[in-house]
Amino acid sequence: MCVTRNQEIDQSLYSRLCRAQELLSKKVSVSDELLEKVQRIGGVDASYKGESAAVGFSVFDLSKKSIVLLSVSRTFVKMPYVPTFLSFREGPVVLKTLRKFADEYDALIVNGHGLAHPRKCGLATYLGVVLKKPTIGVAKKPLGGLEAEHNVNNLRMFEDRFYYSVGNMITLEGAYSVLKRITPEGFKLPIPLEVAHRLSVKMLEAIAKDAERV
DNA sequence: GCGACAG
DNA sequence: ATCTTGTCGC
Repeated sequence: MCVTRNQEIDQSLYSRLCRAQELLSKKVSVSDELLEKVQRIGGVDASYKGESAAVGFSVFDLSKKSIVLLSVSRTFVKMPYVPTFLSFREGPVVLKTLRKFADEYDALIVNGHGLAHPRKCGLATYLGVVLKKPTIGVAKKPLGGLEAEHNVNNLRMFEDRFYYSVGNMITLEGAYSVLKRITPEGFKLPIPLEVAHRLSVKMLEAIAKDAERV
């Protein structure tokens, strides 16, 4: 068994997931080709309680300077959290929502890393490749030390507020230009991500209350 | 071999 | 992420 501080997965699964990440990372495109078409920016986040999961999603429109779409839903998780394998826990949980609204957003902000990952395949990269969408990874803490090989040249700090990295179909500079427009002074996170987070937390509270109603 | 490492 | 106690500031 491959034991981690949090959970465990067996060695053969560990190897297969590593291979999957290595294959996915080869499909990443680091280019700002689609940047000028980015008008609607989605944000997604999930909250958990046991196997219950709540998914929050929002879309911020750059020209309207406001949120134009909200979604919150409930689902379940089976995979444990294992460092560097967040995508296999949270990915399946958020994909249904992201596919349902695929035509409603041009780029996506994800709670987790992108290329700033040991196998260059954090949650943001995983989702970006699967959905074929420009994605940006945003996280409060780096995976490993800032001097770790995968973080050098891949991970940047956004105005002392959070770290960000390329997910897919964008460059680090392009990612900054997008984040700059959706993260006003005083905001700890980009607006669409902040809104998605609040939605998922509220949904989880509702689920807990409904459970105790019995 | 051990430790550290998003959410 | 979630849990949980305590503290600070508006």
